[in-house]
Amino acid sequence: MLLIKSELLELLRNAVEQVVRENNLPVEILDRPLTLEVPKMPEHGDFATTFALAAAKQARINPRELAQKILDRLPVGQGPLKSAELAGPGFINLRIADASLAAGLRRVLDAGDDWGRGAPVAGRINLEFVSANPTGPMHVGHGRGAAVGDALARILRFGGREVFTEYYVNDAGRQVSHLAASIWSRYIDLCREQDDSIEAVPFPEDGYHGGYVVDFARSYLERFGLAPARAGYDAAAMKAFGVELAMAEIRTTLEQFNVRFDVFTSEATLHDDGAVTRAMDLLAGKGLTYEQEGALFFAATRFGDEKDRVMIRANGEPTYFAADIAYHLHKFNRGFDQLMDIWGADHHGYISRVKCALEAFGYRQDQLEVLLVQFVSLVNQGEKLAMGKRSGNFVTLQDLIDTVSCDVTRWFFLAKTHDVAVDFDLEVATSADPRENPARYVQYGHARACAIWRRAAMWNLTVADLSSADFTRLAAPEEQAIARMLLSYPELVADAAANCLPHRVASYALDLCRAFHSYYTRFKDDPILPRSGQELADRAKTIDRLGLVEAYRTVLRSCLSLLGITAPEAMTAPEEE
RNA sequence: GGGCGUAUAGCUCAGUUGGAUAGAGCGUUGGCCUCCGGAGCCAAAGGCCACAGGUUCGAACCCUGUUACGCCCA
Repeated sequence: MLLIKSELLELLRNAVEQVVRENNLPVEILDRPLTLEVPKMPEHGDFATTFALAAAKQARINPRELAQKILDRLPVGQGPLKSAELAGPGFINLRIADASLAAGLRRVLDAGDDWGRGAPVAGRINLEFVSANPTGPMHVGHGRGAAVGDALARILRFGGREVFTEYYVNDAGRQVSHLAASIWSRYIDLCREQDDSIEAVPFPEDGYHGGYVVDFARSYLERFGLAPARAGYDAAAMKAFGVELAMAEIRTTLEQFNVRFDVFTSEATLHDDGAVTRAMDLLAGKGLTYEQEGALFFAATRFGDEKDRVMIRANGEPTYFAADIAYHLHKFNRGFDQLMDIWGADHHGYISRVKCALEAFGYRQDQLEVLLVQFVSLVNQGEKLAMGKRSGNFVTLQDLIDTVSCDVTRWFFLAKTHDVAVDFDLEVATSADPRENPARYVQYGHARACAIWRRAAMWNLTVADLSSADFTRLAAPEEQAIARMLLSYPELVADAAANCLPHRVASYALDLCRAFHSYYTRFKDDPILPRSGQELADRAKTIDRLGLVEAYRTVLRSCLSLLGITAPEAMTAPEEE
């Protein structure tokens, strides 16, 4: 469609230029953007332009008259343009030639899995997401960030951009200290079951109450025995142990969630390498820091932030903020032109201070783009499940994957805009029935296309036979509608990538499946393949239609792959009531 | 009190960057299987696009207020 669209735009531009010249219209009209859109209603053609409406005032001609002049200069009936007509207050509706549609389908088949892939775009993007604290299992909110980030990385790459994905491990701050102290207390409890001469350690006030902490303590006991309990608390060693176990669990879950990172960066390493100190020195060298009441501040207000920000507390402890800006500087130093972060919506207040710091370092604020992902609540039988991490009462991402499956979980996180809060309905998600569960419906769309191919083998038809397809026999409106959707796929990908909106791909996939299922069912009296045992009535037509099925299957598979969801060749039947 | 986000059918949500008569799914009602797995499809009903102004040929979309909800900061 991209090619056809640009051809049409070229014809339009020529026509407009002629009209301007012949009627002595202001040349500024040529500076106006000339765009084509797809009308909502098929009667309005394949494409429409509102150029005449927009330019009428400048031209001092009423819109319909201007549109008519442009129409008169369009080469209707030649090349890709089948027809053009004036409509409403000044729309120009265009219809593309059947031959263009046919040529488009041929291009889809030739391109295969590369259909929709964008041309390489210069610049390296660093995409950081999840970055859940290594203090326990990931919860469902992290899962949404993981799904959105991973899908976005896939979409950006497919759209032609170079993307590097990164997980920032907060292994240096207070939170891991609290985790370590919590494990220690639980560990001592376990030791005292064997040796009650060991002195009890009270559970820390800010400790983590989750059951996994006891599991961690048990692992510690198994690995080191009672010796550490008698030697006394070694905070550094316990922190390292806790982070190791937590991250091992997180990595396993991410793997099962089909989420891949190019690198995990440790906050502690940034401190140890001196990167944090260097970043603060850099700001100090520019005169952008000052001391007050024993704390070191960054003068963020000079760059538009609402207040200055503490980098080192009065007790000498650096803040998360200090490490965060050092980390973002570190990313630029590694050669990235554009940084993208995906954060939970509760961190929005953090955006401006980080951007201000980057500007202080000499970068533009828009070189960091932050996507905020809204919250997820789980709903079961109409009731919301309460969650709180400290209380230990929360559903983990791992639980969700285990009960709902990776595919369905990803679908539910990706089918909605990232900036809208989502109610995750467990009843719908656990259903294997495509009629109830949209994720399964889309997967079934792919399985059905595969089923058609399996059946085609009965007439010795294979994908190889598609070389003779010329698509001239796809006359039904339903077939042409599907073809047009398939041809617009590259634009959809470009749009989703440019606007960082993975859910566009999900919406598109759902629409495409609906169009196909509808076509399939409506044509049961004139099926793609005849009944078992019967001869092919019209081999060429069957091959054209199989070509459409194959193009559909290719695009749908591509969508699912961008979403990180498997494209099954067959479904397991849901149990009938 | 300040900031960010959201508000569209009974429910859950789309809406291609400002276009023509507002779009799906679920639910409701009524239909369609000697089928290519009906694991699907068709049709009907259902709307003051939160409210009030503004911008212009034209607004669910942009601007200014107001209200409600969620979340951050104080």
